[in-house]
Amino acid sequence: MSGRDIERNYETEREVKTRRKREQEEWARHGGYMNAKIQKLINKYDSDKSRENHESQSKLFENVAIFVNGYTEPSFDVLRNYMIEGGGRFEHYYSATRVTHIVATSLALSKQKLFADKKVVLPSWITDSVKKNSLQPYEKYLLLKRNKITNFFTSRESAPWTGSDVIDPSEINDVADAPQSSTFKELYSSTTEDLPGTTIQEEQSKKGGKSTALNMLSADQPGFVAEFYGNSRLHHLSEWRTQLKDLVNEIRADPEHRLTGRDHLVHKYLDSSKPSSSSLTLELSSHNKSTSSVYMHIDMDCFFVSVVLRQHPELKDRPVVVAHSKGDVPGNQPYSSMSQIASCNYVARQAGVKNGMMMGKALSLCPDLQVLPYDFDGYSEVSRTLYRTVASYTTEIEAVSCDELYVDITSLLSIGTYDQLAQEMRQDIRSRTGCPCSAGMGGNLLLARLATRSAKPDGQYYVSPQDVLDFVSKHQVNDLPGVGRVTSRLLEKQKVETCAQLQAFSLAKLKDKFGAKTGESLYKLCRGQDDRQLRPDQPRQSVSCDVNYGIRLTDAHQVELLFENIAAEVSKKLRNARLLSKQVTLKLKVRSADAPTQSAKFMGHGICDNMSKSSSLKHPTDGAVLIKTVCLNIWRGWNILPSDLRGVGIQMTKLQQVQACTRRDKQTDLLNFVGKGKTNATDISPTKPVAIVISDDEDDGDKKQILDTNLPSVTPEVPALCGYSRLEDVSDVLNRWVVAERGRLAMFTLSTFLNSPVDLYQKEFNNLFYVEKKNYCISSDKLK
DNA sequence: ATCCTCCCCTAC
DNA sequence: TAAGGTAGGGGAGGAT
Ligand SMILES: Nc1ccn([C@H]2C[C@H](O)[C@@H](COP(=O)(O)OP(=O)(O)OP(=O)(O)O)O2)c(=O)n1
Ligand SMILES: [Mg+2]
Ligand SMILES: [Mg+2]
Repeated sequence: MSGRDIERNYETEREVKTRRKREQEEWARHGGYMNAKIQKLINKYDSDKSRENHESQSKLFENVAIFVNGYTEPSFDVLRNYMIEGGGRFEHYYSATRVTHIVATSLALSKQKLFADKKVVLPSWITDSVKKNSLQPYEKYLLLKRNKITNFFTSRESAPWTGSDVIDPSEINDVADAPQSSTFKELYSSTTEDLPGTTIQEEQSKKGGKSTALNMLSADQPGFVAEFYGNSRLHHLSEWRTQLKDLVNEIRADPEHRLTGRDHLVHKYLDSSKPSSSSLTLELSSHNKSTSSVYMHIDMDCFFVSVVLRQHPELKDRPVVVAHSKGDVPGNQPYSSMSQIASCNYVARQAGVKNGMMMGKALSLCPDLQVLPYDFDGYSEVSRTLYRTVASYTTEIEAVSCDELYVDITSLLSIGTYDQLAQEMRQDIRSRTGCPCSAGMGGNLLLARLATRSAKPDGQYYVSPQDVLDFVSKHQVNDLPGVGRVTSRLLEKQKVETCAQLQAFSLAKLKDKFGAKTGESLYKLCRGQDDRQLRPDQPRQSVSCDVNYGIRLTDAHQVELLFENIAAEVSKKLRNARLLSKQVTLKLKVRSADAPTQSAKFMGHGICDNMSKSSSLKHPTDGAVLIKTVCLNIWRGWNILPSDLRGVGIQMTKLQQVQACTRRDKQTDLLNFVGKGKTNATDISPTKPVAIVISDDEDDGDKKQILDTNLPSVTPEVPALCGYSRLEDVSDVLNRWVVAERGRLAMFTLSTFLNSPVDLYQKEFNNLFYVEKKNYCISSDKLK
C-alpha cells in the first residue's frame, strides 16, 4: 500500500471557503485577547510594586530582583511573596538588565544557553535566606556550574512536591462552547482529500511579503524553517531525543557523577550499621554473571498534558488535550479542525480521544474537551530532570524519547525489591518534576515496554518469568513494538489480531510473508522473547532536516532559497555534532497529479508522491553551500513544477567524526587545491599566505566567510581552529592574525571554486577551518 | 553472499 | 486555519 493510499483514508474532504474577512476578525479577536493578557500581567506587577511600598520594613532582598523560570518548589507565588516581603523585586518577564538572579530547579537546554553567564540559583537560596533572615551567598546555590547542572542532584534535601499552586488561570483557552449537535458526518472516511478551486493558500504565500493577516512566512523567506521548527512538536520531539542521548553519554562519561539516588536506597534498605561496606561490595557482588538482566521502562503519563496541568490543577478531572488550535473560529464547520492533538489526559481517553488525533474528531467524541497550548520549554525541563533523576540511580540508561527511557536495573535489585525500586524512583521523579509517570519491569526490553502499558496511568508492573507467555498472549499484535498500522493490517487480513493467534504461525511462514528479519522478530516478540540489548551510546548514522509543511512556491528561484535554508539547517546540525558526511540524499514531496492544489490541512502537504535520490561526495563535508548545490543538481534532474512542491528533506549519511587536522595536512590540502584549481598558480608557494574566502556578491561586499588559510602565523593555533569552529570561539585568534597579515593575504572567492572541477570544489569544504558568521571583513591583495 | 540505492515502516 | 520531524530497521531488486 502506498503512502498516498494511506493518506486518502484519513485526509478529509473539505468544503472550500472564502473567509478572509472572518480571518481578519479572528486576528483582531486574538490580538484583543493577548492585549488583555498583557494588561493583566501589568496590573499584577503594579500591585506587587504597591505592596512593596507599603511593607517596606524588611531589607533582606534589597537590590535583588528575581525572575522565576519554570516549575519550582516552593512555587512561583510563594517565592514572589518572599521577595516582596523581603524588599526585593519580582519580575514577571526576564530582562537581563533588570533581573539580578534567575531562580530555577531545572532548565531547558535553550535556557541553559540563554542564561549561561547569569546567576541562576536554586529556590533554596531564597528560602534559606528567609529562614536565617540574612541574605545567603548565592554562589552556594548556583544551579549551573562549569556549564552543567550539578547542585540539585548532589543532595536529596529538596522537599517533596506539594503540587497545589495555581498561577494564572487566564491562560486557559475559552471553554466548552462546542456545538452540541451531532451532525458529524464521517469526515474521516472520505476518499477525495480536497476540493479544487480557490487558492487561498497560494495567495497567502505569494512571493515577497508576509502573507495575509496571519503573518505566516512564505517558504522561501529566511526565517521560514526556524519559525516552523519553533512550532513543530515533532521537530522538538526529535531534537530532544538526540539531546537526551547526548546527556546520557555525558553523564556516563563523567567521572564525577555520583549515584545519589542509589546511595539513598542503600542507606534506606540495607543495614546501615555497617555503612562502609555497603556500596562498594554491592557493586561487586551484583556482577553475578549467571543472572540475566532485568529492565525497567519508564514513561511519563500523558506527558505534554501533565506538564501544563501543573499550572492548571483545577482542570485535572476534566478532559484535557494539548494542541495548537481548537478550530472554534465562528463560521468554521464544527468538528472540522485538522489540528493534531499531541497528548490527551486519561479523562479524555475515556471518551475515545487519542494522541495524534485530529481536533475535529476529538471534539466530536468529547465536546467538553479543554484545549491547552504547548509549553515546549516546560517539556524540555521536565525531560532533563527525569533523566537526571534516573541517572542518580544508575547510568545504565537508554534514551528513547523526551518522556521515556529504558533502565538496566539488574544491579539495583540487590538493594531492594522490584516494587520498592519502582516506588522510590517514581516518587523521586514525581517530586522533582511535579508529573506522574509509570514503570514497567521484565526480563527483556519487550516485557518492560509492555508492562508499562499495563502499569499506566501512575502505576508500576512487573512481569515475572512464569507469567511471560500468559502476559504476552493477551496483547494485540498492534501492541508489539514495531508493529504499526500497515503490519497489523496485513496481519488482520490473515485473521490475526492477538499475539496468541500470531503464535500459531510458523517461523518459515512469517519469514516468507514479512522478510527474514521482520519475520523472525515477529515470531519471537509474540512469544515474549526479545534479544535486543540496551544500547546507550550508538553512534549516529544520519543527520537530516525535513520540512513538509507550509510549502507553496511559484518559481525556481524560491526553490533555491528554500533549499539554501534547509541546507543551512543540516549544516548547522552536522557542525553541532562535529560530523562530516560523504553522502547527500534529497527527499521531496510532490503533489500527486490528481490531487487538488489545496490540502485538507491548512498549508499541509496533502496527497503527494515521494521522491528521493542520493549523491555521493568525494570528500566528507558539512558545508551548507556544497550541500545546497548538490541538492539543486538533483532537483534540476527531475523537472518538477515549483508550484507542485510540498515537502523537502535533506539527509546526510556516511558520517565521520571531525578530526582536528594537522598543520601539515592542512597546508598540503590547501596548496594542492590552489595549485590544481587555479590556472595562474605560479604565485603559490608554501610561504605565500593564502586564505580561501566566500564573498557573496549579492550581499553587501563586506560579508565574507573564511574557509581556510595556511597563514604561518596561524598554524600553531590551527588545531584549535580547523575542522570546526565558530566565530565566537576563535575571534581573538582571528583578530590577531587578520590584523597582522593585513595586505599580504591572497584570496580566492567562491567563483574560483565554482569554476573548478567538481572534486576540487568538494575538497574545498573538506574538514578545514570554517568561520560560520558573516560580517567579517578582511582586506587583502587579490590573487591575479 | 554482500553491498548499494530507493524506498517503506515505526516510534515518540 | 496550522505548524505532517526525524532516526533507525529493514525489504526489494540490481550490481558486484
Ligand atoms: N502522536 C503523538 C504522540 C506523542 N506526542 C508527544 C506528546 C506526548 O505527550 C509525548 C509522549 O508520548 P507518549 O506516547 O508517551 O504519550 P503520552 O505521554 O502523552 O501518554 P501516555 O501516558 O500513554 O504515555 O510525545 C505527539 O506529539 N504526537
Ligand atoms: Mg508518555
Ligand atoms: Mg513515551
